[in-house]
Amino acid sequence: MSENDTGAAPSAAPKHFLEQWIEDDVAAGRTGGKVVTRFPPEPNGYLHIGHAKAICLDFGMAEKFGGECHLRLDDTNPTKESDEFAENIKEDIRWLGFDWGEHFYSAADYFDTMYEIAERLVQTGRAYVCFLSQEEWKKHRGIPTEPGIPSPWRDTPPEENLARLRDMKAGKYKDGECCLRAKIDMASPNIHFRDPVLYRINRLPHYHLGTKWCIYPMYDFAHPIEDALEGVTHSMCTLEFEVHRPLYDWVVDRMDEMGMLVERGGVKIRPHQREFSRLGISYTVMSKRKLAELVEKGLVSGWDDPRMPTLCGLRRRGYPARAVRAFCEGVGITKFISTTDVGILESAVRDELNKSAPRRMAVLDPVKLVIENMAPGETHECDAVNNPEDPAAGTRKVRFGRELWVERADFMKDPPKKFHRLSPGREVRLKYACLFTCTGFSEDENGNVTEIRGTWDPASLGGNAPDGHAVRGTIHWADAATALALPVRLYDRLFSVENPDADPDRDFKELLNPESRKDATALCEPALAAAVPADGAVQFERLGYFFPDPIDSKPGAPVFNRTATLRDSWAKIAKGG
RNA sequence: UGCCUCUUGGUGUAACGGUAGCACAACUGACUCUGGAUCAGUUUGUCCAGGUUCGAAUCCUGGAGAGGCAACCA
Repeated sequence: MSENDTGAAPSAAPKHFLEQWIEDDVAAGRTGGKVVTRFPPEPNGYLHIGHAKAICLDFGMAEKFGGECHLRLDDTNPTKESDEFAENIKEDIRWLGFDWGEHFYSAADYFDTMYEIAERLVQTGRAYVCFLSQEEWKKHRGIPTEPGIPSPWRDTPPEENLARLRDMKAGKYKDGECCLRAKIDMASPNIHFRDPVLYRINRLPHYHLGTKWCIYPMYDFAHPIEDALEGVTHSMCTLEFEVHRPLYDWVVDRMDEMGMLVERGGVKIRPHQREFSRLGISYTVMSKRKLAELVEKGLVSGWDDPRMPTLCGLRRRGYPARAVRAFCEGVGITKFISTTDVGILESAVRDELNKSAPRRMAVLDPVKLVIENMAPGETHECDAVNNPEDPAAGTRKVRFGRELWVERADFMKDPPKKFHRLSPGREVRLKYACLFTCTGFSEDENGNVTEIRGTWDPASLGGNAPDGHAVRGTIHWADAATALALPVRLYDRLFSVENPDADPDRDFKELLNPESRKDATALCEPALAAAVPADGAVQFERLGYFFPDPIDSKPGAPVFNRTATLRDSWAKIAKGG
């Protein structure tokens, strides 16, 4: 799926600092002829749009430099990992349009090697088994401003450590009774150098390896080993791992000493880590914990609720994968902490859907319109354009008769001058059908309009004014005799404030937008019965983009999710006065 | 009162010592059988103070502000 098919010179696009970094390494011959990146999710949750940014970066850089990107499940902690998460992760990445080819790996693939490295570190006096409790260790470790105190187990002879490590592996100790620590520097200003844990005991079964192991490597130990073993050249992650980098390099150094770095093209491949800023988007939250809380408390319908920033949620909402990718390209890669306006995402979605979505007519808040100079039972057909942005999409026939449904908001009893829609004495165009002049209306005792009356100009069938005079307003409609009532879900932003994380003392759940989902029934032109998820979102003319819900739709009976509204400049005029 | 990182319009970013540009948003106008789309145009910015330089968003010094690090999570 090439993005550079426009003929534009690739060198013209500005390079972000990571692309520059890779380019320099390639030029210096450090990659052995192949750039290798990796996307390493832990299968303990669903991917969200923040992950999409990383996926686009990891796969995108590999593609740009003609290399490969490995999908590697970082399953080093059996506590919350499962195949369900693993499968969803794969599906989401494929949906985005990326392909890892043969390069699917799992941290668990390397457990034997990792253990072997651990034993060698013990044998060379670079690691020891520590029996300090977590509370005791917390005191020993110290705080960033003060050096730590060495563990009493720090100088245990290697042979004893080796025996204890083997006992750990053999299950002779209880969970948490001891751990394997690297012996580095208890006085380092970098906490991660103060004898970090390499292995801990955990008897929960691993989702793939079952009870084969009762000890599991920590991320800081496992990640550089995985990268090195796979010949990864460029390991990109988010900013919070920046302080872990010296430890990453320490592990790679040890592997180098052990002669374990892979060679490619006569070059020893040393993986390097660099960090970039994670994606933040306004009016939503991105933390796995908070998203999980929304799901668990039933505040959304699930991980794939169309209001969720998860990839499965966006997909169910009707966001095209291309739009998500275009958005990720657009936000760029930097080290600044930032929050991207959700409007930019929505803009990417509209931009994509405007080009691709077929147009249909549906009325969300209906009021009856009667064409008084048309006989009951009289019907006409008109040609409707399927997509003005794509002539190849052709036209379709739409039927109409004496009674139609039109949008309540398209009528005003006493309108301001700039209102170009229905009101007594005014003429509008009924899209694709004819010109219509409003002559009167009825209302109930509360002043709610119940019926709009008027006359049509039969000579304008097809929408053209016979004398060529200009008609300012065009409104959409549905034929009352044939309209289909279909359920729609009107989605809006999940939170009512820009930054739900802003105040740590305020429960973010109180900031949910109570209007983020409104259910309604749309009166639709009959063609809409055939809408299916595989065809993507359709545009309800003048209203927005709507996508058949993949779960709740039945054949011939779609349930529509509103993906995005159309820009509405009348709303701005009306609001501004 | 430790270490590391960052600071460019409202928001996200570009400019690698040489005209501060782009996208989104906003605002004008044109066009339009979607008050959509499209097209043209406008408004808004280098955190502060010094220094180096013919010339600084960029280099140096100091300050201010923001974020990260003290899980046997990743």
